[in-house]
Amino acid sequence: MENAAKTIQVLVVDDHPIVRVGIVAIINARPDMAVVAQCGTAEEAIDLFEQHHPDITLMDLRLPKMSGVDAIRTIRMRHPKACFVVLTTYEGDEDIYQAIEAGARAYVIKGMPHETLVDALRRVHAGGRFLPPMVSRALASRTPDSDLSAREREVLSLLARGETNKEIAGHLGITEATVKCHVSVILMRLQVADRTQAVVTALQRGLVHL
Amino acid sequence: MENAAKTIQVLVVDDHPIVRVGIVAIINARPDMAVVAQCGTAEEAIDLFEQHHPDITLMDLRLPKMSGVDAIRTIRMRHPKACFVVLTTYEGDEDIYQAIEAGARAYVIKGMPHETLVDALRRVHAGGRFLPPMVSRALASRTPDSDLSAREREVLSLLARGETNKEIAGHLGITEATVKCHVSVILMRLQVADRTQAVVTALQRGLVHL
DNA sequence: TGTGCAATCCGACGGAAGTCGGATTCGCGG
DNA sequence: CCGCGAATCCGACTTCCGTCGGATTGCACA
Repeated sequence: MENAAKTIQVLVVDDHPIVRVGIVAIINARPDMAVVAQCGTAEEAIDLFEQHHPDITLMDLRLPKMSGVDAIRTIRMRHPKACFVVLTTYEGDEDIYQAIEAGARAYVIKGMPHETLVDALRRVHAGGRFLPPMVSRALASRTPDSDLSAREREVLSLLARGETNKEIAGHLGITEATVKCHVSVILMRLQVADRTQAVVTALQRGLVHL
Repeated sequence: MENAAKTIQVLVVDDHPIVRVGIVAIINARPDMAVVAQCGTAEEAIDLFEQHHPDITLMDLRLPKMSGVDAIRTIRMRHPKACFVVLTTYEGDEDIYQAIEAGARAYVIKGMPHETLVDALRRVHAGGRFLPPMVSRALASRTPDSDLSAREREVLSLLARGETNKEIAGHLGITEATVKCHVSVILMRLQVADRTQAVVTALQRGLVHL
C-alpha cells in the first residue's frame, strides 16, 4: 500500500516569477510536500501536468492568454481526478465561482499567512476542501439573479469598453432599442441604477476584466 | 573609507507575505545584498526605517490604510537621502508618476525575471536609476492636459462610485449644472466621450482605485 | 495695473440613456 | 396540445447627460 507520509507533489502555476519563488520556498520548507514543476502560463501548465501528474496543482487565475480557469477545465477533461488549489490576489466573486465550478477544491488569497496555503494543500490532499471566510462571504453575496445570459454578458463587456448603445447595436447587428432593453435587464440583475455603476460593479465582481 | 563590496542593506515592504518570501529569497541569494527587515504596512515601514536605516527600501505601492507613496513622502521628509525602489503589480501610469515624484529611483514590475529586480537594486545603490521600457512608455503616455485640478479629481472619484450628477452636486454643495461642467472638462482631459469611458480609463490609469 | 489664464460657477438646448408596454420565438412540463 | 417562463427583439415616452455660451474669482507675469 501507499505510505501515508509520502510527500505531496505540487505543480505551481503563476505568471509572476517573484511569487513563484515565494511559493516554492514555502512549500519546499515543509517535509511533507514538494514542488515538482512550475511555470507561468496555462499552456505550459497543461504540458507539465501531463509530464508529472502532480497530486495538486496550485493555480493562479489571471494568466496571460489562456486563463487559469480554462486550464483547470482542460486538464480535468482528461484527468477528472486532478486536484486544484486556486491562489490569487483577491478578485471578485465571479472568478471564485468559476473556479469552484471548474473543479477547484480550495481557494486561497495571496496576502494571507503562509500557514493558510499549507493548510489548504494538506486538507485538499486529504480529500477535503478549503474556503477562507472571505471567499465564502463573496460566494454568499451572489444573488440568484446575478447570472446574466450570454447575450447580456456580451452587452456588458461592450458597456465596460465605454461604448454607447448605438455602437453596441452596430457591433451586435441589432437595434438600439434592443440594446437598451438588454442594458435595463443588466441594471436590474446587478441591482444598480445606471450603466456607469454597472461597469464599476462588474469590474469589482470580476464579471469583466480591464 | 567604505568597502565597495559591502552588502546592500534592504528593507522590504509588501502586504503579501508570499511575495515577501519570494523577494527575501531572491535578495539573500546574492552575496552583495541582504534583507535587514520586512513588513506589510506603510506604518511599520516608517518605524523599521528609523530602526535600521537601510541603504534601499523596496516598497509596494498598494498597501492597506496608508499608501506606499505616502510612506515614501513621510520617510523622505526626515531622511532626504533615503533610496526607494518601487515594486508593484503593473498599475496605471498615475501610480508610477506619483512614486517618481515622491522620490523613487526605480520602478520594477512584479512578473519580471528576478534579475531585473536585482539589477534595479544594484544600479540604485550605485547612484543611478532604473525604469523598465514598459514604465517609460506609460510615463510617455501622460499628456500635459492629463493632470486634473483638485476639484476635478474629487468629481472623478464620485463619478467612479457611479453617482449621478445630481448626487455629486449634493455631496459637493454645488449646482448640477456646475457638476456637468466639471465632468465635461474631465472628459476632455481624459480624451473620452462619456462618463463611463472616463471611469474605465481612470481606473486603468490608476487615477482612482476600486 | 491690467491682461491672460485657469478654476469655479451657472442656465438653456439637443441628444443619449433608461423605462414602459408589447411582440416573437423557443423549450419545458402539465 | 397548451400554458408558461425565459430570452431576444422593437417603438414611444420621460429623464438624464453632455455641449455651448457666458460670468465670476484669484493668481501670475509683464
